[in-house]
Amino acid sequence: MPELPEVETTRRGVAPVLEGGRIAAVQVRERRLRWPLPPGFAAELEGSRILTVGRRGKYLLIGTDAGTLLLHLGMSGSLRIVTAAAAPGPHDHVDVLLRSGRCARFNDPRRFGSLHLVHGDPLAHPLLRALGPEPLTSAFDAAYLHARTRRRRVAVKQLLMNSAIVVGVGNIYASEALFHAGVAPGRAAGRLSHAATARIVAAVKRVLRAAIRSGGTTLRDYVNADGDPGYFRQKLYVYERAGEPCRRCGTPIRQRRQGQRSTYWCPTCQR
DNA sequence: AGTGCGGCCTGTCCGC
DNA sequence: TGCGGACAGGCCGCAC
Repeated sequence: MPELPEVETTRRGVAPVLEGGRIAAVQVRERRLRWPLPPGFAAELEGSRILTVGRRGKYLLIGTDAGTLLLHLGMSGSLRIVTAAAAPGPHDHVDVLLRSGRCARFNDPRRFGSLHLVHGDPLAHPLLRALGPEPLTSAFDAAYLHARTRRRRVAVKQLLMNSAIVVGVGNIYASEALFHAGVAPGRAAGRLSHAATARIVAAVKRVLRAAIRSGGTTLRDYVNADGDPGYFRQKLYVYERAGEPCRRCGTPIRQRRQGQRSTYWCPTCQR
């Protein structure tokens, strides 16, 4: 996905348009998302007022007086603000049309994204209930990460991508954060020193904040609410740089498969 | 309980 | 030019 910086960038872009708006209609062109949209999904939302646009991990939480719309962008999704009259293109699966004439348009080529309408406390929903802390809060600190890594044999990079440990960190930012922390991605989580976990926590926060400032990373599909790409790709140190010189020491960046995902690291800067 | 893997989709790229 | 296979930002659900 869209990892946390891309979702947060989207949230910031759509919130000023959606908050306070009244939903005139919801148009569903493709129900077969990660979880099929149930019949009546659109009708339940029509006529309701949007109150808030929040985020939990990589989920957008669009709070309305008819319930909370949970939106996940999956691997390839985006949520754009367009005018209601704008002609839909390929993979424009769902439109939320406002009485103002604006429209929030969900596009997702791979359809790994999802939408749920949740009644009651959205944080109690099964998809959100077991999520770990937000990385940009004080709940994610060295003591926490060190405690959660004990007796874990899994590689630290896979642990960082586990949303029960910390939310919002995907394949790009896990690799980038470990570079900045100076920790090799294959290190067993349970053997990390307290100092190493402290460096990892600081690096995760730093990388995510910097990526948000750049509007996220666009590899191919991701665009923000205005349809613009993110610019953090230029600031990546290791991701998708296999064979290219490390920007710090010049050693060629290495790549390998780890848990069926590509991992990138500098064998000199990361131990 | 922790770990590893299959599967969900479309699109692109690479080698033959 | 066509075709098969690998791969791509995620993550649930299952077997062990």
